[in-house]
Amino acid sequence: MQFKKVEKKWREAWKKEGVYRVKDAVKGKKNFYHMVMFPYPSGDLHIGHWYNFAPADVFARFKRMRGFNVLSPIGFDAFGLPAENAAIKRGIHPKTWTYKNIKTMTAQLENMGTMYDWERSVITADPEYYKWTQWMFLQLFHAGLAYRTKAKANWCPKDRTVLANEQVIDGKCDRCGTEVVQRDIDQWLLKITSYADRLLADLEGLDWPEKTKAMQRNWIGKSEGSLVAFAIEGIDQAVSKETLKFRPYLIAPVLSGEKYITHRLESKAVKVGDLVPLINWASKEQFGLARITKVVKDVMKNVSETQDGHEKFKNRKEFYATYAKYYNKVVDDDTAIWMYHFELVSPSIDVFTTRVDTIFGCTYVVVAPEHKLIEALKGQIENYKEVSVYTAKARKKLELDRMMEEKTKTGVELKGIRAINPFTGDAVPVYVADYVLGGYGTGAVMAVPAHDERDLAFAKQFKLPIKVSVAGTSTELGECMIDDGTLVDSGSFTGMNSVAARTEMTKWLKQQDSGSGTINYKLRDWLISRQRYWGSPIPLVFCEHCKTRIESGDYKKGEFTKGELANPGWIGVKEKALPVLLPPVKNYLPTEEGKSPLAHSKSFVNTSCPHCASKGVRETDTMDTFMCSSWYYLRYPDPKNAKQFADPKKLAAWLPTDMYIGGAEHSVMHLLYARFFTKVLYDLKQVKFKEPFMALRHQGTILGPDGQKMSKSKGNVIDPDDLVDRFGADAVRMYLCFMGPYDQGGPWQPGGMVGIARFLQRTEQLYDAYSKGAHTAKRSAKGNPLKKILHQTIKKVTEDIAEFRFNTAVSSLMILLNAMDDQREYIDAEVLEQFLLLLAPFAPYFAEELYRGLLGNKTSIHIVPWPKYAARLAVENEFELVIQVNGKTRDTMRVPKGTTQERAREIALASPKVHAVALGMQVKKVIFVPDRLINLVIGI
RNA sequence: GCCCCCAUGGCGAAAUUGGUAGACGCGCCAGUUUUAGGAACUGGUUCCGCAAGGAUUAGAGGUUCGAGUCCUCUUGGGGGCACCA
Repeated sequence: MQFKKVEKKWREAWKKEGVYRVKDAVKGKKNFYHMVMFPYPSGDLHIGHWYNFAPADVFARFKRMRGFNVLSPIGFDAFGLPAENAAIKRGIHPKTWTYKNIKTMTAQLENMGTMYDWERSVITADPEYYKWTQWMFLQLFHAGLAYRTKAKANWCPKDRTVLANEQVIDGKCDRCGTEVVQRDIDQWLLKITSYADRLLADLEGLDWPEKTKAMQRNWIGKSEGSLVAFAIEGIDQAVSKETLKFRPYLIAPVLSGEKYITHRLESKAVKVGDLVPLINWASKEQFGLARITKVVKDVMKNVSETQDGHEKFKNRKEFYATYAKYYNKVVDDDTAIWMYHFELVSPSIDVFTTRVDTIFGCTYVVVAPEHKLIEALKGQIENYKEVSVYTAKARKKLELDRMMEEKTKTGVELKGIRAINPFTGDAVPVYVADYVLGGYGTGAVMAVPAHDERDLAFAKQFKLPIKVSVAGTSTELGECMIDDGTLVDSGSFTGMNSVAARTEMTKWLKQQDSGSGTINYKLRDWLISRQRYWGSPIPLVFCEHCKTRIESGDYKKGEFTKGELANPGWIGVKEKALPVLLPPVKNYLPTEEGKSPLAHSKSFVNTSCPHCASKGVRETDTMDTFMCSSWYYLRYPDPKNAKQFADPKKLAAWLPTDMYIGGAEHSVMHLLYARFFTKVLYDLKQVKFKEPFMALRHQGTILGPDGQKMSKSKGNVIDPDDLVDRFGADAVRMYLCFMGPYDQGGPWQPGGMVGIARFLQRTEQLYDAYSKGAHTAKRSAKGNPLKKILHQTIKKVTEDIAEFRFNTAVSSLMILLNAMDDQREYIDAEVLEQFLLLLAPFAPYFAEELYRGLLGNKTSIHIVPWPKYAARLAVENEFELVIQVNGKTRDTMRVPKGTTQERAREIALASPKVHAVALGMQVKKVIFVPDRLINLVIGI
């Protein structure tokens, strides 16, 4: 067969006939939304793309033939670093490079024989698309889910530029080899952490690989424990203890990650004893600070909380009165919403622990180098200089270095500061050490060297005492006993087991007002700022005038959105003004201050405030490309809509997606972000479903023939175009299906393709011969023996494709072909047509050529319904009875189905092979599995 | 270090889910055919053995009438997380 010609012929015919055009509704058909993860336009389609798309297309075609109205779209994840690098290297616009690649890959995807509806394609770099990415960002921003904070970025001091993680190789800049440093830059983050619980809980109902779910769970990293406040010794206990019955503190709001609060605190130079405003009820939620809850309850008995974290007041007057009493300022409705007050009495070190049962063994406390307490207690720390040298060094450290030094623990004691264990009343030393992570829990831990390996390593190095508080298998000093056990030497809790002790001790803490039960997550907020050119601009404008008004409280209710109030001065671009277009620039490198290349464009930066029209400057960072891919599945149903991201009716017709196929490398980030987006949109009533991808399947990774990951430098890359030239697109599709289990991947077998090529060739010869009238169907007395195997094959292929077992589906097609070849005289029109139908999803061009070209059908095979198998015909009426003696197979015999145990026994005993081993023995027991086997248990 | 997964001929793999291990394909061997072939076709192909037969699913043990499949340990490979308190 002339592949090239045949493929071209049908591709054009399909296009002309609109065979793959998808309507939003077809009478009598259910919609099925089948998606593959869209590719990054890197240049050429590689074999990995084929492995993703070809079997996925087989599944989509199968579903379509099964009577579903299938939407199987494709697009391009077109923003990203490679385009920018190419642009910098060759001096062309990233857009030129990207769109050229898209053109090439589109042609390749079409050649593949896929049934994508190209009229629904999306490209994330199109302004018509990123307009809605920006719109999505604004939804999050206005809902108060975005905030700005200093976050670390990789900085190359020589190139004076921000580097993406993938541009940092072994801690060095990939361009010049200079050591990369961490630099704090103001960046935007999204509060994905406030969705941690729902992201975790909703995994339950999804038809996803267990492994992927486990990875998401692990990433979210929920752990239950207790929050314990260690009061700091030697800090003046302020008078106000009676005034307000709580011990509030500075640390909580500062830690909350609320830029606004940080700002307030800094500008007001808060001292111990000061009143400190806490901006947002969510901070309490986020950190589970039981005592803040209590405070707020005490001070504002009139405040009730709504489910989503917004507040309402039952009785405003009372609230204002309470407020005025403590803050000496009259407030109105708008300000009141925001202002809760805390009196700073005595700061404490709050630690998070999952093992509060070991607290009697706590011999010191450690805080992370980033911990705000160090700065706050500057005056009290005797060796502050030494400490600041250490923290500065630790903060500069790259993640990589932290890993390398794994075993050796470093740290410095905070001299002059001691923390009081609320259970024992003992004061223990406080250290700063980088083995405690600033971003997890409270950034401080109670160290129990007897029951925690890391604490033990540190204690040994710094010669700190080790105190056993839980008895278990190994309780020797110097050995670590991390298991649960019975508490010893633990005051009134002695004798309890760990599990009970944790509950009781947490209860006690709550009574004492120095702790509570709490839940922590490893998940961190999502940093979306990129100091890069080729991405969607963040649609915000900074306005000094609005900032002043918000901070002074001089604005009307409803004038600013929740997000604008939380980020004073940052104003969202109005929907009408979207998209904020990427400006043309000459230099694609970030600026010396670490701003994105967009900052080079004065006409872009300088603008007017969307709110008050006074002078404003635009945010110049662009968005993480994960933002673009977090919602693209919502766009395919309505890709050209200029008024909405999609018509709600069209969304309802297709979403959520029924099947999503892509690489396991996206198990965490992309899938988690997309789920987060969906949940936010659900809360904002933009969509009616809570999960975007109901079913998920991964394809495996194809390695080079040498078993190594394919890469140009290793020279082990398999070019699909070469294979297509030699064997045709159908053979490549089919071989990829046949290779092995879809989710497994593995090394490429050169030469493996030949088998499929032969199969197709033999099929063609057979059909060719038939069309020339070489065979006439005849019937034997028993009927047509091919019918049975045909119907068995229909059953098998149907079940296999549904379960993504493409390899066994192909093998059963081969078996059928072999049977047809062996019994040519029984081939009839039914066998010929149905075999082709089964083949059609795998080899769309080939099947069409035989169906239309050779068998003379007028319409496409791809609109013919999938064959149904007749159970009656697929059933065998005989089976091979396995005759075992003592569990060992000795003989087999073909017998009719339904053979009774008695009859089977007779047959077995009549077998000479059974006689040979059973001579002189007695049958003690008979195991009989109907229609399968008989096992004689014999002995003397 | 922790968590998860995997291990079957020379190779990719299959196995009705506890019931004939090795389907299907590659490769290899023999033969047929061809001007030639790195083409096509036919037959064979887990290992040992001329055979009868025996052994065999990384290794060792266990449960069972019966284990590739379930349990325990060991070894080897892959993936994820990485000081998560």
